[in-house]
Amino acid sequence: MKRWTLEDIGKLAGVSRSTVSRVINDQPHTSPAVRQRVEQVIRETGYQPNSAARSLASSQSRILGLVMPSILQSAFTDPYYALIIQAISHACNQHDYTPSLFLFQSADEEAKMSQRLASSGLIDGLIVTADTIDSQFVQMIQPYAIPFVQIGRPLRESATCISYVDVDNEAGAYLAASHLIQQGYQRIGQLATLHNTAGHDRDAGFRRALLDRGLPIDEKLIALSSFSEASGYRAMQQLLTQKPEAVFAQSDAIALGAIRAIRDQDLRVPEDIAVVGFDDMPLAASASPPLTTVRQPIARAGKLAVETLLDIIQTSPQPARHIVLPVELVIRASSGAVS
Amino acid sequence: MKRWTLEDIGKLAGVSRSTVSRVINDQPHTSPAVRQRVEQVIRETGYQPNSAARSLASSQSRILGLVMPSILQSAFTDPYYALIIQAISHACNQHDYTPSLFLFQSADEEAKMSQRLASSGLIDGLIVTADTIDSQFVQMIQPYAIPFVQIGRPLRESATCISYVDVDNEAGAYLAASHLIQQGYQRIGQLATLHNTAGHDRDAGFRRALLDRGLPIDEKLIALSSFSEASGYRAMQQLLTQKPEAVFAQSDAIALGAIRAIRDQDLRVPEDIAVVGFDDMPLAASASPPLTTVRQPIARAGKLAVETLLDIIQTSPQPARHIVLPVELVIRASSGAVS
DNA sequence: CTGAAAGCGCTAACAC
DNA sequence: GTGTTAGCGCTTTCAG
Repeated sequence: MKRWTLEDIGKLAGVSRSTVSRVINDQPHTSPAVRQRVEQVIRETGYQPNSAARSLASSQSRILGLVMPSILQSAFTDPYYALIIQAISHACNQHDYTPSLFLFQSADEEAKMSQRLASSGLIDGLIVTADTIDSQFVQMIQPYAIPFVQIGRPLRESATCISYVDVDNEAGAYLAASHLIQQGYQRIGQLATLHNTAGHDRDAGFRRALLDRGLPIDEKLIALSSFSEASGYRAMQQLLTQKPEAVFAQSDAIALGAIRAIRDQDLRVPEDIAVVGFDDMPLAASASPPLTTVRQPIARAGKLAVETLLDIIQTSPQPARHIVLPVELVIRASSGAVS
Repeated sequence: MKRWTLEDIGKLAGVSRSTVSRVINDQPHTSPAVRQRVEQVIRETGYQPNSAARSLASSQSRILGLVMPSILQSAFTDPYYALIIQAISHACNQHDYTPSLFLFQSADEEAKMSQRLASSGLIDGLIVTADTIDSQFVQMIQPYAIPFVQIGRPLRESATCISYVDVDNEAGAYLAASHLIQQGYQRIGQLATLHNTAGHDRDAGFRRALLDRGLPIDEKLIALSSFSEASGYRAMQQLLTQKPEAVFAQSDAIALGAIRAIRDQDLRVPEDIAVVGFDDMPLAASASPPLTTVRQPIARAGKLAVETLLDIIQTSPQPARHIVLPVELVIRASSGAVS
């Protein structure tokens, strides 16, 4: 398979290199006849434009970077990441962009790469996940002019000037807690993660729900966890000593861990303790018992992140785009509302 | 932040563009004094070579493609993918390569992209996961000269001429089944997936273990599943009608589903039914009960895939490299061997 | 509507 | 050991 060039194709079609370029880039100013002839030759030869040459000449790589700063091994195995990656990949495919992956295992790696990422021209824009609250990554790339969007709300300090796509974590947690309150539960615990802004927002929603219904907030009923099943299990074990009647877990993985902890104590869900999760992962519907949870539109968030980024790249970075997607409560058996 | 070029840096350091290039590419033939001066300027300016120009001139992009053909949403959320992606990303980072992601949701997308991937020069090499047995992807890219390695054994027809990194699935399954037999179990079931060669090899190992110990192979004790928890649950429900004493599940996700199915029938693991999994995912150790499983070195496989690919790129594609990594049985409570 | 020509920023062969 | 020079394959004015 020969590596064809524009020049080759032009020669075969009896036109100049520029004309072929115009055809490929769907520019106007080419007669239909010529266009057809060129397209024919392209099809026959299987010609593919060289992307390095294209990038160099146009200073556009059509590559998007997907950055996950200082990621923890445990967190990354959460299906959330698989789903967001899949959605981003799919959106990139549709728009003829290539997604590249930048997972950093340490702050060092993060620092070393951020400069490269931002100024080698390899990448047209970045999608950054707000994995942990203390990542410096966004601050490091801001001085560079590279377009980026964050998935998840940035810290308040910078939230106004950063474009982001988020889901309404606060409202979701409010919904979840309110649902439990409506079932008549009074001692409602929370398995909380304060590692990122999503955790903070869910915590805020949880508290607001209790306050709105006049329930006291008992800090002893809030146990800290990471975003993993194992950590949910441990946190629930701890919470069990406080005898909660119901629990809001800040993620489905945590909820699954909690259910396991509850059952390992020979208690039943929801009869002895009701559980609500957050995410509506594929696992949630088929769990035992099926999990009541807050569905967040992960696929939509990924797609919108890509499209927002492309919009920023193609138009202008100003003003910062802020998108907050609605969530919805999915009621299943684990919260005691379904027999 | 100005976009510096080699020429700029040369001017600032009082040398020519070529000298700067030599310094950057760590070539010999530069005096230490000059080298230092140049490095100094590079540091001060924060100069980053333009990657498009580099690729064009050197015809090397330093980008590796990570291809997952026709992936199923359900399969991709298996932590296996997160771990292999993480390992590949890490190895790429270490070798100064960038990993790009190509997930295909359909055979169409696969076909459309394969040509681009193979002949646009975007990518120096490909790592292909053997997700399903019927993917045509490898056959489509073989005519092109692009270097690639597969993770997981290819089909027999093509196994000799394709480079791959695999784990010893057959031996692992043999180990797992033998372990159950040694515990004295006779009616040993299997939750099998025949979607890829890993499934086939595990099935073969399972059967060989039974045959070696003179146990009959009862096809009714083999239930088909996909690589997901939910599907393991369903397959186990079915298998329960056959009253097995022990079960070998072809993955940890399947095993977890199986355990859930067993417990939902008010049976206990391992007292009523022993379970062994495959993978040793992070979840396995902290499951209830902790899961006996076959540990496969996913991180090593990912790292080796990258390094093998780089070796092929830098030296020659011939001969095809075949790497099969050993696995190990990790005995925990679920198989009844630990009290 | 089409072609000629000038780069994009770098590498690498070749001279000095 | 260092500089000069000729491309890499494309996009993009600018003429015609």
